[in-house]
Amino acid sequence: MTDTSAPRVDQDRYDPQAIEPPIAQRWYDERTYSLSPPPSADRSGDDTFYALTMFPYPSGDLHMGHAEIFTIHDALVRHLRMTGKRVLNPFGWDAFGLPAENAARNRGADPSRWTYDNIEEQRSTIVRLGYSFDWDTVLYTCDPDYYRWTQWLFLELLDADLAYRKEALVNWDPVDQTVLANEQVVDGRGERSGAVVQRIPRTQWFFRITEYADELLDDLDTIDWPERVKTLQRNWIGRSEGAEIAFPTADRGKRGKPDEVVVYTTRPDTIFGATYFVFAPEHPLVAERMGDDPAFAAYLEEVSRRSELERISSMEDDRGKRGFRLNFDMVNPFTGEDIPAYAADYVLMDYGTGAIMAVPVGDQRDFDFARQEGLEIRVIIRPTTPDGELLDELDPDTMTEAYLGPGVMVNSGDYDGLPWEDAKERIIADVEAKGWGHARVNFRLRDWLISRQRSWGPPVPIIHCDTCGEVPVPFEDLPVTLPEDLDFQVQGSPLDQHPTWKHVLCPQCGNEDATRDVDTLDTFVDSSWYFLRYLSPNSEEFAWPKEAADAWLPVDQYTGGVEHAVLHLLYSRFVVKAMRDRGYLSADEPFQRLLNQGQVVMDGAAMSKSKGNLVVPGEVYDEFGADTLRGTMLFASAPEDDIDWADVSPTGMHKWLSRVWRLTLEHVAREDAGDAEDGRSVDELRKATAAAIIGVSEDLDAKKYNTGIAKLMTLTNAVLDATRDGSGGPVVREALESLLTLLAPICPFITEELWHRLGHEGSVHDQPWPTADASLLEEDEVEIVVQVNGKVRGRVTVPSGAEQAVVEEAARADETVASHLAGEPVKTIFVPDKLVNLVVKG
RNA sequence: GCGGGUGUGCCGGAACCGGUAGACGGAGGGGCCUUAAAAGCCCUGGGACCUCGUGUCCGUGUGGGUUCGAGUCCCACCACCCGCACCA
Repeated sequence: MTDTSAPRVDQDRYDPQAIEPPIAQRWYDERTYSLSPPPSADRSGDDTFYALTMFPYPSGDLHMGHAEIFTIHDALVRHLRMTGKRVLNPFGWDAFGLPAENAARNRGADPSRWTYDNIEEQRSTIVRLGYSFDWDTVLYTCDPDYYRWTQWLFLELLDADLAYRKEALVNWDPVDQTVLANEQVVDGRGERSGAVVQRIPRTQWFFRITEYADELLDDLDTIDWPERVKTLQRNWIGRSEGAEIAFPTADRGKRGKPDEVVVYTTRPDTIFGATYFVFAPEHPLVAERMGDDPAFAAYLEEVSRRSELERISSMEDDRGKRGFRLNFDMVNPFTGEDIPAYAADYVLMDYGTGAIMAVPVGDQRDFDFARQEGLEIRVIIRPTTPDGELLDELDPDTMTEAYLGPGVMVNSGDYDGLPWEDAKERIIADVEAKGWGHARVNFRLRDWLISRQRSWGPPVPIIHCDTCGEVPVPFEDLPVTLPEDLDFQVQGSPLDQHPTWKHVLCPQCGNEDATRDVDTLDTFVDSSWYFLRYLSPNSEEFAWPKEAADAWLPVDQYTGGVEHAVLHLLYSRFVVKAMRDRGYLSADEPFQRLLNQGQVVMDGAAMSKSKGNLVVPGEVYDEFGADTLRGTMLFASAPEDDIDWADVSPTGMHKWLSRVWRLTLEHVAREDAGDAEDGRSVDELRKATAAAIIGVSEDLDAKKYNTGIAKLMTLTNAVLDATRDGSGGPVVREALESLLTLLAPICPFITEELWHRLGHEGSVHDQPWPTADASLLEEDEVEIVVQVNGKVRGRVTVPSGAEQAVVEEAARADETVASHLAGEPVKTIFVPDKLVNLVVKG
């Protein structure tokens, strides 16, 4: 390790601007924190640790949120290294995406140039802040060497029948001019642009993530993630259990016999209460039956207009259900009765089967609609308590809402008297026996739409040929690269409008009229597998080596923002499972443990340039240094809690670091002067050092950096007390060295510098994590709390390990205690070395 | 409506298995040093009361409960934050 002598303006003063940059630059230039041997060759097992942060999107310089993620992450990584782990700590950029394209369109920038310029800016900030990433494994998703393998991933999924193309009603974002996945639509708006999305039919590529719906749900129980995120994913996957049941039409259809319409229901037990039937307005049978009935056409028109308006006005109230009485009836297979058929906008074409049996008594929406249309509300359940005790019967005339609670069946033929759960089971069994349908699990999760009408992304590696259809680009021809001369000023997709790019020969038949797929893959495809590429970022033979994937996956600790709870995190889980089933790796999950760091806000509100409350990392390290920035963030709160920058004090952190600086230099000066004697308070300091080592170790293991720092401050105060008492010998040195090694993961620069000032050659970051003898903490005497009837009335000091009788006697000798002891205690609680509680009658 | 989470001094936050509530820091107040300032250092720091003490009472969102003892466990509620929501 080379010397870190920095230019020193003032020898005595803590000047982070002088000491930090040279050290930072050296760590970067010398690749100090690169893993050697590289991860692809390392299968050592036990002492390895894969630490990952969500890689940033390079849309400008880093913001405080990035600084927080990386600071938490870096403290973890540096600490783990000092405890002897071999840590894979890679970095990269999620470098494809719309902002680059927008810069190109609005300012004529070259998206690649724009992206790499931003990356350089971010890289220099990251280096400046002392984050110990492995710069040998760095990757960029917009690099053809990377997206070649993104395209390979697509072809693998295609081969596995997990990628397919279909026409569907998709979300069109009119501002970003592209389709979006369901996950990217929030409250009917594009999550990026905020524009109200339109539902349009379009032929697009999808990943069959629903194939893994069950596993994605069940395996949430096996990973150590915040409950919040797991809940979000559970909600998103939205599993429900029920049955599909076929209802015949009451008349004959086109084919000369009754048509059958399948409904999905989670409450088959309520089928005797199904008094009408509802189709989604767009249901094909409705179109077939209604033909071009002008009234119905008008209704359809109104519905389509209305649903858009509803999305805009956040659909809270005014949810009157627009219905249309169709020109036919359905038959309830269980009662044999004809029931009227409606179209209504509260039934959605793309959930379940697009048609429902309506049970007003047991479903609020059906109830509302029945009241509105004057339809029969038939009571088929008698409410009970959860324990099965009978409650009052329901009265259809006076009910004001549907009954959703437990009960026993009534008016339900053979099923009368059964508790509803039993009835559900029996009815499903009977439905299956009669061939009317079957049990069925349904998911809210839809397949992942991956086509984007954008041009700064990996092209979909498909060639469309009139004779051969959709032809995958042969592996040897990957990557399908983007042309460098795209014109971003054109209307529509620049890739599509490029004069030559899309025209190719069909790889199968040589047809000259074949064209490339002009869409690109969703950026979330790029990021769904980058943690695998880190294992061999430069390999041209494979996306990742299986042996390395088996050695390093799942990622031991993943740190990043909660905003990716259902997007990136769900997609990555899907990709890992799919690749596992293709034999490319063995892990079931990508990320074993997830930490969602809190947000950095200002006065309770998100920071933004427009609000004028923006603080950027650069300002903070320019004024106080990177160590202060890092320390401030970690000391402010637990990693998962938000930090309000208005509430924290970089000044306080800087003051403390200055004190550490001064104490260390003063000690060095004392040693140099040959004046290094320990004084009478060294025992206290020795204890304080041991306590800090033990306490900080525990705190860092538990990622409680805030309390760890508090303990280091306490140790600093103990050093100060000792030196004021005249100490300046080996015990003080030991205390300072312990302080620096314990602080090293949090504030890497000042500790490195002071470590050298104390005369050490190597890096403090290569020091083993300190340990202490816990017996040092044992006291000869302990203070015991004395309670009377549970209230603290005094404290006594006794030899540690004192017997109850001794403690009790000492306690009763205390005046205040005695004054509260009216008579003999009826009971005494004794906790050795801690507390005695005398209970008297009262 | 459903699900998840959070409520502790002026502020950020501590508090192992139920055992001294408020560690550590910030802001504030007082002092030392200094011609002055900065820096540094020291003291103080939940509220109320009085007999001014090694004093009493109150105090961890609210109300109950369990316990010798509850911020911590149980029940009910309130407030706020986040997510989902016409999902059959």
